[in-house]
Amino acid sequence: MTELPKTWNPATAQKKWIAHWESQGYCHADPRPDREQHTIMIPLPNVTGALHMGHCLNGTIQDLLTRWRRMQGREALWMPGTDHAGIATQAVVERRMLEEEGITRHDIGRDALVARIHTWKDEYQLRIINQLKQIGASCDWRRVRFTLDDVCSRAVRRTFFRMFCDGLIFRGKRLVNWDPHLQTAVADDEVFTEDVDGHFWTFHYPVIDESGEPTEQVIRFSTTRPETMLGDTAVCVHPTDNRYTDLVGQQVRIPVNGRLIPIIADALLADKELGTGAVKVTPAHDPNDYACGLRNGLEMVNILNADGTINEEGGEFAGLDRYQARKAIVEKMESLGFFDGVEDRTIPVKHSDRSKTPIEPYLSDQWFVKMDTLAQSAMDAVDDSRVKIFPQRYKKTYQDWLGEKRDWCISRQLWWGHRIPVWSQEVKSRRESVESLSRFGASLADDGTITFAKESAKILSAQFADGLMPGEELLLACVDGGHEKVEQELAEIGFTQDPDVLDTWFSSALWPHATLGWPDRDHNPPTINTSGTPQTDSSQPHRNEVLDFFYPGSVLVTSRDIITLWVARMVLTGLYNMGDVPFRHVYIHPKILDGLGQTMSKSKGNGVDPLELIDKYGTDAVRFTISSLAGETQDVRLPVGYECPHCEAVTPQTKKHQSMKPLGGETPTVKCGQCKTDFQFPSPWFTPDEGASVARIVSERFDYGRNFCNKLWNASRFAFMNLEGFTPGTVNRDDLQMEDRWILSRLATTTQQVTMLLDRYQFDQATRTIRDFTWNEFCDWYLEMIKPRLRDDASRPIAQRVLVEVIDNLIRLLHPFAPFITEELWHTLNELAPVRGMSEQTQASESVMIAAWPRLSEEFCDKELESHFERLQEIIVAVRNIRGLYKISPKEPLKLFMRCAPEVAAQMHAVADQFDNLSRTMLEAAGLDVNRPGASANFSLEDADGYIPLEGLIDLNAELERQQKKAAELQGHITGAEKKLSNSNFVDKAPEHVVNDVRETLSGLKSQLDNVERIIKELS
RNA sequence: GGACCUAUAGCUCAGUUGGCUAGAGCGCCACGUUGACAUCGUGGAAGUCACUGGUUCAAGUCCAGUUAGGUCCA
Repeated sequence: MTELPKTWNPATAQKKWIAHWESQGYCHADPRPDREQHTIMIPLPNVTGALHMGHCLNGTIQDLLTRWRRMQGREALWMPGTDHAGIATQAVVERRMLEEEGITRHDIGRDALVARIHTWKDEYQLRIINQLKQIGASCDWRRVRFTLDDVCSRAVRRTFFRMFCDGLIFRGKRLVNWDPHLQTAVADDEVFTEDVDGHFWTFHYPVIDESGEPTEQVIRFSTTRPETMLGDTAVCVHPTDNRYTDLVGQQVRIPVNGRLIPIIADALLADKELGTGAVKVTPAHDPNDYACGLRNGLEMVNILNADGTINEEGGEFAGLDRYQARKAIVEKMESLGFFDGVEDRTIPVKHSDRSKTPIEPYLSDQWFVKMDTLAQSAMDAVDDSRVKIFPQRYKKTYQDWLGEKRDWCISRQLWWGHRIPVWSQEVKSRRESVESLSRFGASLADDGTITFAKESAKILSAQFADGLMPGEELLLACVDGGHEKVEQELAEIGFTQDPDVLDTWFSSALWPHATLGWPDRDHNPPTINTSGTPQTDSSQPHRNEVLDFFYPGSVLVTSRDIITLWVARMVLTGLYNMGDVPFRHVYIHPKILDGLGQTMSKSKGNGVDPLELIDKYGTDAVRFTISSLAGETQDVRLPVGYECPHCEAVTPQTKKHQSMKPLGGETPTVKCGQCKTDFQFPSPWFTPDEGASVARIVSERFDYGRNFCNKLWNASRFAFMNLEGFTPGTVNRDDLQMEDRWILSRLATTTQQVTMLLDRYQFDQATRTIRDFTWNEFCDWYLEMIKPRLRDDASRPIAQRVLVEVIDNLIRLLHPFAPFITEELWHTLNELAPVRGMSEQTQASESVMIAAWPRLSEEFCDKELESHFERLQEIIVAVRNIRGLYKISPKEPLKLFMRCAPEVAAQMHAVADQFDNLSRTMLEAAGLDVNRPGASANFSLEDADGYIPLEGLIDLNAELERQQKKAAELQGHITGAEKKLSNSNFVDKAPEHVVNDVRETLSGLKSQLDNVERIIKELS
C-alpha cells in the first residue's frame, strides 16, 4: 500500500517538481498551427531590487491563467523578462558607489559605470528569476528577455527611427522637473510632493517711466523662491484688477540686476483675491509662469546650471547654490529697501523620487514623441473593445490620461539605457549643412525637409532644430540600427551623438512585440537553452513564426498604477509598429498593502520577500491564499510579523521596523516580546549578518492556504490508503449510491463555476468555490459517507472508482492554484490507479500540468437529489446539535423517530445507514403515525418532526424554552413574509418568481412553526 | 483642485442584474484524540451593513450629501 507521509512537505516537492517540469520542457511554448494560442507577457519587473508580495500576487495570477489555459489545450506562452529601469537602477548603483567608495560617476566615466550597473543587473535578474521559479511560475525560460538586450535594443532602435522619419519625434525646449542632485530630468511620475517649512517673502519692484526714471509707484508681490527674481521677465496682474489697470503696459525694474521688465495682464496666472493680486513671472523656472510666458511671448531666462547653482545670468550671484542665492537676494533686496516682510509658511515642494532632493523646474532641450495621433489610436482601441479592461472602471483612467495627448518626453540625462540614435551638428546655413551629407545623397526641399537618395533613405533621416543660442541651428540625423559605418562617417564629418538615453518606458512600451523578435520578420527570436547558451535561429530566412503565432497577446495582468505609464503606451506602440493591439484583455488586480494600509514599495522598506513566506508556509499555501484575495474591489492588507527564532513568538511589524537601517555599521535588531531575546530580521535595506539568528517573516493570513493544503493532503492520503485492489472499470448510473450521485453533481457544478469564474478573472470566488467543495462537501460529507463501503469487499470497487474519479478531477481543478501539491498527489495517484475513468478508462497523463482541464457532463447535475441530500444533512446536524446541547457523548447510540409524510419516510429509510454512520443514530420509525415518545429532545424541519428519546436526561422546562424561542424566531420571519404578501403593491409590481419565492418561503416557515407548536403542546 | 476606490462580526474579507431569514476564514466559547487530518472534528455565541436623506412594492446593494481612510492625476 502506498501511504503518503502524514504531513505535506512543500520544500522538497517544490524543488523536485521545478526541476522535473524544466527537464520535460512542459513550460515551453512554440508555434503550433493546430492549437489556439494563449500569450501572457510578464509586466517586466525592474532590476533595481528583489520582488515583493505585490509581484507575487501578479505572478501567481499569470501562472494560474497560464496553467489553466495550457490544460485547456492552448499553446500557452508566458514570456518572462526584466526591465533595466534606467534612472532607478543608475541611482541605486551611484548611491552605493558614493556611500562605499566615495566616488561619483564622473570619476569613473560612462563605460565603467555602465559595466558596474550591468553587474548589478545580472545579480538581481538572477535573483528575480529564481523568485519567480520558486512561486511556481511556468514561464518559457528559454525566451527570457531584458530591455537592454540585443533583441529589445533592435526594436527600440527601429521604432525610434520610424518615428523620426514619420516626424513623430522632435527635439524641443521644455520646462522639465530637474533633479540637480542626479543632474537629470525626471518624469512627473518620478516626483513626489512633500511639505517643508519655508518662508513667504513680500517685496516690491519700482515702476519705471518712459524716460527710465522711477515713478512714485511700486508693485508689491510675494514669493517663496526669491532667487528666481534673477529670471523674472514680467510682472503679471489680472486684467480686471482696478488697482493696476493704469500700470499695465508700463515697466518695472528688478532691483538686484537692474533689468527692465513689462507689467502684463493675464487672467489665467494672476488672481485678484490672492495677496496683492500681482505676481512675478519667471517662465524658465515655474510651470505656470512658463505657460504664461508662452501665451504672452515673454523672454525666457534660464538662471540655473545643471547642478543647481546660479549661472552667468545671475551676475554677481553666479556660482552660488540656489539656496545660498536665495539668502543673498533677500539680503540685497532688504539693503536696497525693497523688502516688505516675511512669514513662516509650510510649502509643498516637489522632490525627486530617485534622489529624495527637491527638484527645480528647468528649461532644457529634450526629445519628445508627438502624441496626438498615437494617443488617439490607443483610445480608439479601447473604445471599440479591441482591448477590454477588467474591471471596467479602469477604462476611465486610461482614456482620461490619453485624452490629454501630452507630448511624451523620452530623453533622460543618464548613462544607463538606450542611447538616443541621433547625431547632430551645429550649422550656420541650411544649404551648406545639407551639402555635408551629400555623400548620402541628401537634398534640401523648399519647405525645409531633407530627403536622401534611395538606399540611404532606408537607414538615414534628418531634420533641423533650433540650437542652443538664438539664431543658431542644428542639423539632426537619425540612423537606423546596424549601420555602425554610417555612424562613423557622421562622426568623421563633425556630427556628435546625443549624450542622452531614452526613457525606460520607451523600451517597455515595445515589450509585447519586441520580445517576440520584431522587427525581424524573417527569423524566430533567439532562445537560450537550459545551460544558458543562446540558440539563434540559423535556418534560411523564412518567417518569424513566433511573432506571427503569439502576437497579439491574450491578457495583460498588472496593477493599476501603471495603466497610463505602461499599458497605454504598449497599446500605442503595438498599433504603430504591428498594426494591431498588443493584448485583448487587461486584468487589473488589487494591490498588496502592508498592515498599515500602505502599498508595498522599495522606497518604503515594507516590501516582503515572497520567499520568506514560502519558506514558512509553502508555495501552494501562499498562492492559494493570494488567489483567494484577488477580487475586483478592494486592495489587500497583509499584516506581517517577525517570528522569534528562539521561542517562535510573533512580533507584529510596525513602521519603526520598516525604516530601521544599519547605523554606524550595526545591523538593527528587534527584541522579542516574549523571551526578550534580540534577533535580526530580513529587510529590503540590508542583509542580516552571516550566522546571526534571524527572524522569519510570517503572516497568519497564510494559515488559510496552509490549512487547506493540509486538508487536501490528508483527504488524498485517506483516499490512497483505501485504493488497495483498485480496478479500473465502467461505472453505470445504476451502480451509484445516493452520495455518489450527489458528489458527482456537486463536482460537475463546481467545475462549471470555477471555469466560468476564471474566465471572468474572479480569482477570489473561484478559490472559495473550490475550497468549499473540497472541504465542506468532499471531505466533510462524501469521504465520511463512503467509509463503510470502503471497508466492505462487495461495495468497495464502485466506491473506489467514484472516489478516484472525484479526486482525479479535483487534483486537476486545483492544479493552477496549487501546482506542487497537486503534482505530488497526481504522481501518487498514477501509481495506484494509472488507468482510470468512470465512463472510459484511459492512461493518465505523466504530469497533471499537461492533463486536460476537467469538463463534466451536464447530466451529472441533479438539483432534486441535492435538495434531498440537504434534508439528510439537516437531520444529521439537528441530531448532533442535540448531542451537544445535552452533552451526550458521540459514542452513545441514539434512537430517532421521525414524524413525516410517507414519501419522506421512504427516503429516510433509504439512507438510514448514514444516520448511524454520521451521527450514531438508529432510525426507529418514520411516518405520519409516529408520536412523540415521552422524555425526548425534539427538532423540526420544514416537512418533518424529529424526536430523540432521552430518558432521564431531558429537562422539560429547558426543552420547552428552547422550542418557544424557536417558535418566536419563526414567527418573526413569518410576520415579515406576510407583511410583504399583504402589500398589494408588492404582489402587483414585483416579478412573479419573487412573489412565488416569498409564498413558498412563507408556507415552509408556517409548516415548520406548526411542527414546533405541536412539540410545544406535547411538552406542556 | 479633479478622478477613482474603500467603510459589513473582535481581525481579514465575500455578498453578481436591487428579492436577505446578511456569509466565510481566523479568533472566541463548549465538547472531542485507538486509524485521513489537532495545520483536525462536532456544536455554539457574535453584525443598527460608517452617517443623513432620497428613489422603489423592496436597499448591504441604486442616487445625492456628510464623515473617515486610500490611490492616481493636476
